[in-house]
Amino acid sequence: MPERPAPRPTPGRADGIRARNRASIEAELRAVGRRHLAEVGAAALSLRSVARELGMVPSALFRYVSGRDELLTLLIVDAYTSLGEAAEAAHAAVEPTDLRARWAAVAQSVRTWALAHPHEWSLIFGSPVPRYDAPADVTNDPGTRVPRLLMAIGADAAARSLAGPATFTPASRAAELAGRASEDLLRSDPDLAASGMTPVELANGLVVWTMLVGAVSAEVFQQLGERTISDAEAFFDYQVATAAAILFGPGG
Amino acid sequence: MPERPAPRPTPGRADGIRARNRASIEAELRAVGRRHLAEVGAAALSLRSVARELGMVPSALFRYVSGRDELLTLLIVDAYTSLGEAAEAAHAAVEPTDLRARWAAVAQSVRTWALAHPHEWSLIFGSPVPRYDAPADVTNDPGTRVPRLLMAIGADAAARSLAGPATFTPASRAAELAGRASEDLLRSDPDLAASGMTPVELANGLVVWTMLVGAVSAEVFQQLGERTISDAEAFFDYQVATAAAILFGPGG
DNA sequence: TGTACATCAGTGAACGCGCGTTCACTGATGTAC
DNA sequence: TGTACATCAGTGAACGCGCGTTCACTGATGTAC
Repeated sequence: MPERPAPRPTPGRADGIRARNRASIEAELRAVGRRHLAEVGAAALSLRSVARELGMVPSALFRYVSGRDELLTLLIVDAYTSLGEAAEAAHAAVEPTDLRARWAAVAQSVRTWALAHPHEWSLIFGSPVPRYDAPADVTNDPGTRVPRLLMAIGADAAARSLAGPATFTPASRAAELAGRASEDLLRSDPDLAASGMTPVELANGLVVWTMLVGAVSAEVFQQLGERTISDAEAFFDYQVATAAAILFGPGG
Repeated sequence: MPERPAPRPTPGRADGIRARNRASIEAELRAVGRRHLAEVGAAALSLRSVARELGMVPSALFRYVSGRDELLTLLIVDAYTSLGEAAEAAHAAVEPTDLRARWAAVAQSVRTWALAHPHEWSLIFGSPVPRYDAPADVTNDPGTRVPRLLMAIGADAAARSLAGPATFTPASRAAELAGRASEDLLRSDPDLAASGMTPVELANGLVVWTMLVGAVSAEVFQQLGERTISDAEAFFDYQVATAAAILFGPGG
């Protein structure tokens, strides 16, 4: 039997010319992939064009990546990570006791990141890429950094009794819906269960997260039409403040 | 100079075998396009595969459509129209004086339609299709049917003084942000200007529309992960009630 | 320090694929007289 | 009613394209002794 060449060797040492080259080419591969993604979008991203820009023959990429899908996965993880880092940095730069400021910082940083990286935003929050399934095990962790930030804010609010109630009445109905919605989440995430958040507070957190993604997507994808919103930033601020009222109550 | 065959003739009479055939094939073309869209998604929709299913040679489609882009436009308009009709029907089936019920009916019908037609939803509210620009003049009118419905509800609420105030304080800040955001909208849409809605009421309507699209997209695109929400319907109801509180105030 | 061998990066040619679009054509349908 | 001509629907072959992936290969880098 002929020996098939192992396409993706485990790099032996971490030093040496090869290891250094490999690391730098892997970095370049991600960078070029990211740039192409930004130019043509995920559906049109091709191994061949990336290889061209790297000055390589297409087949050479198979040394670094098992195929097109793995490149996409790489870029998705990078995008989530980059977004998560931006949000975490913004969040950390704000006085921890000021819950509203923490929420606003996260929201603003998400919008800013998305406007700066529209194709990466649409890769992770747009319609699914045709013929591609993101492997959940790789994607879940970096993909939940921002929502976990929101949940941390919510848990702090709950601990300090600053979380708002459901915004609608009767409270019994709100509690029942929130309970049904958040059952799984409480069961599967022990940290959340230990945080002392009520189902309503949890549901409010999820609502706000959905609002944030929806608001940013509406702007990035231009769903409202070109001439509907005169001042996109003001409208976003309005949405952020509305969401803050859901989380913490109306007080300014 | 050789006579180029005119690819897309103006049909002379509305009767006759030809006209009937043309109409029925045009209908079949849309139907097959819709089905393929639902199966493979917009980016992978191809003239050739549609032609195959129609039992025609690919070039024959150019009698009916000037190219792939026009087929996409056709399907986009169809999707908006179908969604708009569903929402309008649900809206019309509800007691007109019950503003909350009208809002809930519209929201529910949008969600139901989207879950039944995920690829059409993602065609009109997902990330833009690569290498395709929807012609705004054709798309705008059917694309605003649902938001216009919401605005009509908002206008009725304003007329009957049932619209809620901004959900956050101070009111001056809310008014200022809302004013900056809705300037263009009021200027460009005389009906809205005549409706007597305040900028805050208008902004609340836009917020709710964005929330609705965001909530439905989150569910259709599975952005929250598989195991986060135990009862998607309950969570949607929770969001609908939260949005109703934004539009009309908390009262149940 | 030198030599023989193993590992690895990248090449170049080729595979089969589906795509949108063009063009000259045939035969059926419609129309003018 | 019949005939000559114009219009139109659909065919079939071909164009050039870019894609992902495979495979046997060359030459450089690393390793064991």
